[in-house]
Amino acid sequence: MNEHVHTTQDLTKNQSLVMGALSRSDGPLSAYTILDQLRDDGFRAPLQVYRALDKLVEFGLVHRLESLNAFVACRHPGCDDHETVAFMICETCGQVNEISDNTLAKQLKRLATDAGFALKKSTVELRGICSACAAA
Amino acid sequence: MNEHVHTTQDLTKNQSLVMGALSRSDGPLSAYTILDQLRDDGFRAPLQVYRALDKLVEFGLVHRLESLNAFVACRHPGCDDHETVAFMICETCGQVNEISDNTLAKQLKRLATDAGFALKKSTVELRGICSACAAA
DNA sequence: AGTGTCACGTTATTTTGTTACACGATTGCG
DNA sequence: CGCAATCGTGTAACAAAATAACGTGACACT
Ligand SMILES: [Zn+2]
Ligand SMILES: [Zn+2]
Ligand SMILES: [Zn+2]
Ligand SMILES: [Zn+2]
Repeated sequence: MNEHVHTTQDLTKNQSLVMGALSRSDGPLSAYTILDQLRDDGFRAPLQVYRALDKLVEFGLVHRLESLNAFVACRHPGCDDHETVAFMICETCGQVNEISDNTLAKQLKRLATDAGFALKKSTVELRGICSACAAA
Repeated sequence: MNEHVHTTQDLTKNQSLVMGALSRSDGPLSAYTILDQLRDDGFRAPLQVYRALDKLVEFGLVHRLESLNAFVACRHPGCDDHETVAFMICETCGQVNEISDNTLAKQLKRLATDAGFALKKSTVELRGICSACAAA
């Protein structure tokens, strides 16, 4: 009856197109890069991208990387704690690694609770050099 | 001999002005808000603000809030680990609380190390409702 | 004088994100 | 059926955030 889990089936045309662009990419994409990629599909204005992105983020299919002003497809869609996820961003190759560490999530929750802070969403973005780039 | 700790004494005129604006404010300020506040002091272009901000961040006197595109004066300048600090941002009143939790810092370092990731800087920004706003 | 460095100033441009308004499809009623 | 409410969409204009490009003056060191 109630269907809260959004799969690629539920998505509207524009949402599917944006989701497709993000899925195809091996790294994060800016809204305007997505727009450029979807010109041939009829996209003409930034708002079309941003509206789709808003929904996709809401559905838990996409994450926004605040420190990059960019977006990535979620690595493990369908899981619950999509508001408490961490990212490792390589400053050399641009690769993004999404990690879902339960200990970290709990720690952040505790930190917030201790301060009487009602936590809604946590942004954790680690910048550095990935193992592959360090080896090279 | 070696003096790496930057106080308000070392700052150039522009840096002092920007630092002053941030210190006066009780919340985060965007670069353009700072620019507007400093028009009477001779500021005319965004770049003047951004250059000062870059230095102030470098000196550890100011933090950038990635999820807000804004800047805050550091709460405890002079301390070491300015690359590993967390912020609680109230979505109601806009107040920002800077917290320096050692356990969290260690945890993030460990998380990175485990992935062979050379951590340079960590961004932790918690969004929610502060205790004051929750009470009201 | 010659060189390098650093802060500064100005203009223009790029990148990122939003506001405002209108249209069409769908759903849920009365 | 008729009608309102909702939602996704399309377009244009705009605002906000950040950078590029170029040049000036001050200072230190040689
Ligand atoms: Zn995810
Ligand atoms: Zn890498
Ligand atoms: Zn600080
Ligand atoms: Zn508050």
